[in-house]
Amino acid sequence: MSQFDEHDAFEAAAVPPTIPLSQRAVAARPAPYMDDLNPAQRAAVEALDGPVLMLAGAGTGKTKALTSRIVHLMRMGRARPNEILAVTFTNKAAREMKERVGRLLGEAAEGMPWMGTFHSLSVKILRRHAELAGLKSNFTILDTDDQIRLLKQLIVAANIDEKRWPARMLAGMIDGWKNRALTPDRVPAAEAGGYNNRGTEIYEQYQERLRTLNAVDFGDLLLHVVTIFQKHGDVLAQYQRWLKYILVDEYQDTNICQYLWLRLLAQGHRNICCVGDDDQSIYGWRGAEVGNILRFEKDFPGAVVIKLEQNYRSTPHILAAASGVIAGNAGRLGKTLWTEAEVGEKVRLIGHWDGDEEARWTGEEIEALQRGTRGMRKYGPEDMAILVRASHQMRAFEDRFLTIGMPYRVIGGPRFYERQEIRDAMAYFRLAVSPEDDLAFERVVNLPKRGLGDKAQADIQRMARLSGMSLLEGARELVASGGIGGKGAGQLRGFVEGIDRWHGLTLQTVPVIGDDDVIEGVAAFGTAPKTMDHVRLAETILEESGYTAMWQNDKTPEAPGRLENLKELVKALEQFDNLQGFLEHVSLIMENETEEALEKVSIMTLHAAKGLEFPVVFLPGWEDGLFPSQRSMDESGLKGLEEERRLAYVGITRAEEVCTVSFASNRRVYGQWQSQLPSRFIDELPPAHVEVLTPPGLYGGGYGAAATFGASAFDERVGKADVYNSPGWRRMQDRSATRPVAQPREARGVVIDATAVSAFAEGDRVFHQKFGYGLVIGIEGDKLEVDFSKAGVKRVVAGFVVDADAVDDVPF
DNA sequence: CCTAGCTATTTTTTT
DNA sequence: AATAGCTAGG
Repeated sequence: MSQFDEHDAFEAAAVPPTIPLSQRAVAARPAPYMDDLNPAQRAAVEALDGPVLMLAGAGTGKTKALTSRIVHLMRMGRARPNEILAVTFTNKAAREMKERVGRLLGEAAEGMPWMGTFHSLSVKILRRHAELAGLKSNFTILDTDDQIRLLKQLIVAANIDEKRWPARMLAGMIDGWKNRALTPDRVPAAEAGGYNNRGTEIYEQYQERLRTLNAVDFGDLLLHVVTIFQKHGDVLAQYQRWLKYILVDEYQDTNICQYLWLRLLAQGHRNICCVGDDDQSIYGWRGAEVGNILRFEKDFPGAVVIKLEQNYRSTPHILAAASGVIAGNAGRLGKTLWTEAEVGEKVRLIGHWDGDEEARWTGEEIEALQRGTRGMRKYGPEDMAILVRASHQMRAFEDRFLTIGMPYRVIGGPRFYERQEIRDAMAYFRLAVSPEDDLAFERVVNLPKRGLGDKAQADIQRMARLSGMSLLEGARELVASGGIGGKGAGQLRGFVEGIDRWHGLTLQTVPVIGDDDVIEGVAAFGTAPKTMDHVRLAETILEESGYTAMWQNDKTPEAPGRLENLKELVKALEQFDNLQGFLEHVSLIMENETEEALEKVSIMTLHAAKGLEFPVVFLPGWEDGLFPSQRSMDESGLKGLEEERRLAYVGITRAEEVCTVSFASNRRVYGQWQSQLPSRFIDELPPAHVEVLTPPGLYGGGYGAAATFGASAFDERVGKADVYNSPGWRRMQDRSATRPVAQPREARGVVIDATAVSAFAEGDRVFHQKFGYGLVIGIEGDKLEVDFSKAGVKRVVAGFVVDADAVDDVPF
């Protein structure tokens, strides 16, 4: 239908397409980028028109198919680079796509302005039509900190107990609403409870406040665009005309708002290709809707579904184990991964006494794999990764790796731009660029301490509100009118003058010029430079404000690191033309440059591991309550459990050659020791593809320690008769029986007898696995106070200690 | 206004 | 166990 008219119209208007429309059939001779595609990938690349769903299982080469498709679109003359919309979730994915398209084209993928993340593309659109959302096009993008501070103010102003109804929580709710494209007037009444039934009211006030601040939060970026598209058909039509082909990566992670965003744009040409894997949807907790991908064929009638099922990553055992686990989920689109790879190792399963023991064993196993003493090839540290469910699990591994000197890197964790000192510095920059940025003003008026406490700040607020000015103007007024006394007055005057001066300098900064010395020279004469490059300006701001000095005078151990980070921040500025450009960039790029992978074992969460692969993968902590996470199951029931199961699937499919699942019988949870049960996902691992390893230190009886599994806790949580009837447990026993003592090759350590709780008295000489020999100097319940000869006085659980005399009987 | 000490809290994470 | 955020006292 009209779809084809549009094409013809384009062909006529286009800058000469590489291949004229009339010769398309002839042109279908093999193109180099098609050569190494398998039939399914090729089908996905060639199905150019209409809606296409590319169901791409883990490791099936979806990025290759996606990038080849983009190149194919251009080579076939279907679209110019600027007529293709390619959306990803992360900047990293966008960058990779750009690179790979460029490589296939044999030139830089310049001129693909519509390749980016949902958020960066939305900013681009929103800047252009800001007035339709009641904003100016230079709106600022708030970070989470600002968002929460703003909400806190509103909650307090509404006379709501901020403790019972924390701002954080409301921020989460508002985020959730925005993910579902719900403006305040559309929030269902059923969800409007809480906050004394004023949740939506405050949401509305918040939106109002954002508008007056000329600011948006992350959720707004998308929601405003969707609202504009819905209300202004002409604007939408323009983009629909423009963007002939739409490609979406990780479609299973889209939320409702993103879905609407895409659907509105796709209604024009109806050429939308979504790539995803329903089995890898692991972001439901932040609004992603698996339903979007499950519903695709309904949403886009006539859709072609292409499954990519040949896996190029993992061995058959690993794939079979992953398939076995994911089969437990209902309502899947269903894929069967297959591979031509060698059979390889089975998935290895091992239980440990506790988390520390698990970390200890893992460390030794990594060393063994490095040496190649496991009957496999040798692996470097960079080939191996530990994937945990929750970040607190990382610590045990870090501790252990530090003591054995195993190099590691942690992926994820606090991001550079989220650090306090970086945000503070950014607030100063924001203030210099736009002095009316009240949130930035609030953040740093009293940082470093300027003697401007709650009272002074309240006065500034009142003054500003009185005459409808920004806080800076309010402060200026307050100083002028003498409304502020003593020491604070001079400080505030200085602060205001500083901002004025810096702002003046931003207006006349010059681009960085190659020869730094010229500027240095100017500064050295003691006369304030008339012009200044923005890097120098940033330094000046941090100096003059006293912010740098604040950290220099700080004696806490983290102060030097913070100064280091500030230096890095200033250095990062060099790559931008001005402060404005930098601020824009930072608000959208919240990611960390991850440390070099060289010669290091990677530690990260399962979420962070999506999209990555490693020859050797360790999956520790497979215990009910930890993984699957209790909280996830409590909050989202079966849906939550299924998402956890997909997480398990993601974890296993990260492994190329060796995958090791482990669990511990005891684990410290919030400082309390708890008995743990093997994860139900362990029961779901198909036995034929699993090999059970026996941990060193637990001889013969194997899992004797499991006698201490809390049967009652088990009853409560899972509702089964007792521990020994747990299928996972029974199977463990069976398997250990058929395969006794699998790997004591490098057995080390001590048989730990957990029943020996009361077996100690003050004055006993004991041995501890980690701390060595010591003398019992106190007993409190099941805990002992022990003076270790090497480690000093420690409190340890009695079960972790053996009579020193018994140690000699234990083989090392 | 500042800081020491207390209490409540504790997943996963991108933009 | 560790930490963040808050209250009370200086």
